[in-house]
Amino acid sequence: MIEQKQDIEKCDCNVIHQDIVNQVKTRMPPEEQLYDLAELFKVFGDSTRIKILWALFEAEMCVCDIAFLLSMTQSAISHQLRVLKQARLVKNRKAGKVVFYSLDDEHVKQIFDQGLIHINER
Amino acid sequence: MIEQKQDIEKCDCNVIHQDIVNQVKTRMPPEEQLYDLAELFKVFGDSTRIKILWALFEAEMCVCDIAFLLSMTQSAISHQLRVLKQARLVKNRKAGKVVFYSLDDEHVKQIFDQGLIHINER
DNA sequence: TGCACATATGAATATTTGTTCATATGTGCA
DNA sequence: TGCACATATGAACAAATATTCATATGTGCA
Repeated sequence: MIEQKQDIEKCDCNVIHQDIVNQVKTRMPPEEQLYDLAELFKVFGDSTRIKILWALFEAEMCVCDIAFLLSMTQSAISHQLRVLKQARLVKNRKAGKVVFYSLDDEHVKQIFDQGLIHINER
Repeated sequence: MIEQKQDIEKCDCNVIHQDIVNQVKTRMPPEEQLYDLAELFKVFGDSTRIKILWALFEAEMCVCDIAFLLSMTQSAISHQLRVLKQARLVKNRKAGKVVFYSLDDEHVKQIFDQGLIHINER
């Protein structure tokens, strides 16, 4: 068998437990999936967006309402709604001039609740 | 009753549905809690940290092992482990020169699984 | 048709943040 | 004691990102 000594560019230290590393490596999900997961949480990682989502737990709202509720600019809210929509977390419905936004995913609340459990521990 | 016209600095538009806004406002969790929630998700919002956490689902590992597994610098991993530790997501155990890191929260896996459900939909 | 209003969007700016590099700390061992 | 190795840390830099400002788009209504 050919020696498995890979030439690593980045890791500037010796591998201590090759067996564990190999075992873990086989169990890791594909790179792309972990990347997507990080991208999803990145969307949750902003308090403005968290507030918007939480508001939408309660009721469908238009951009203006959300801006007023959060004391923020209509433009800022609009930008963030775009991010949320791209992540398929909210959807919208047009009614004349007004655009109503609502949740597009039932898991969000569960994810938030799990997060709160962590925060409120201890 | 005194007119409830608040002078708003930020919201540069009219409130369309005052009643809904008021109702939602009463249901919103305290500002601080939503902020903390965003901070937690911010920690999850980086693929390096996601990978580290996922690796630790499988086994306790030392810094060097993780760096090798992810083909990254020991320093980069160490910095990220600090972030994870501050968020109380990992804990560590010293064994001589080596420092072993492991998960410090059982909810993380559930949060990740919920996230994957969202990603894999459609 | 033209005005008022709701929303979207692009550029610019300021802030945050991940990685690198250099180096410090701390432990085991010869 | 002194060297080798594992880890931590601080400063610097580059990249990502949230908000603002100006303006565009689109709809209803007088």
